[in-house]
Amino acid sequence: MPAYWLFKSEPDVFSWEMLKARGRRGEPWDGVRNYQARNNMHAMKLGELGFFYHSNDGKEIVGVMEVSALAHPDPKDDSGTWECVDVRAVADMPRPVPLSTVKEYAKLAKMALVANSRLSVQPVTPTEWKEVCRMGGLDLKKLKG
DNA sequence: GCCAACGTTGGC
DNA sequence: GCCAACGTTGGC
Repeated sequence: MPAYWLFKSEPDVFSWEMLKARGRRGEPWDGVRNYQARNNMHAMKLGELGFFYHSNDGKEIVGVMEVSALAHPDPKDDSGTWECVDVRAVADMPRPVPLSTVKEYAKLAKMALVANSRLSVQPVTPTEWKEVCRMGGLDLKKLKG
């Protein structure tokens, strides 16, 4: 069963628009220096989907991306401790889903985005995935096709 | 800009 | 191995 994920980034540093500009080449999700986040990336499989969340500025889920390369050593890390996956943009959220909306919605109260807000790469349950896509007006069938 | 939450570090 | 001190994240 495929897993779902959520990646956070400050748009000032690396935005959804910047990822989209990379097209199918994608981009390494490097710079993560947290063990839990690293372990999450290590568990990702090719083609698994994740939300792109803009932290600080925007504070909303703006798009869906996919894992385009399995975890590999972080090119910006010399210690050999950290790794990253590559990701590429798949689809815009037709209506970006703000954190405030996620918080108001009981079904999503347990999302790591709310419950563990500092974790930068998070797992998302299938139920959460479906609900956020629905709220964002994203057609899941279109996504698969 | 403030501060709560959390992770890491280092002295003991 | 405990825990105080410190640094960082990220919402507000």
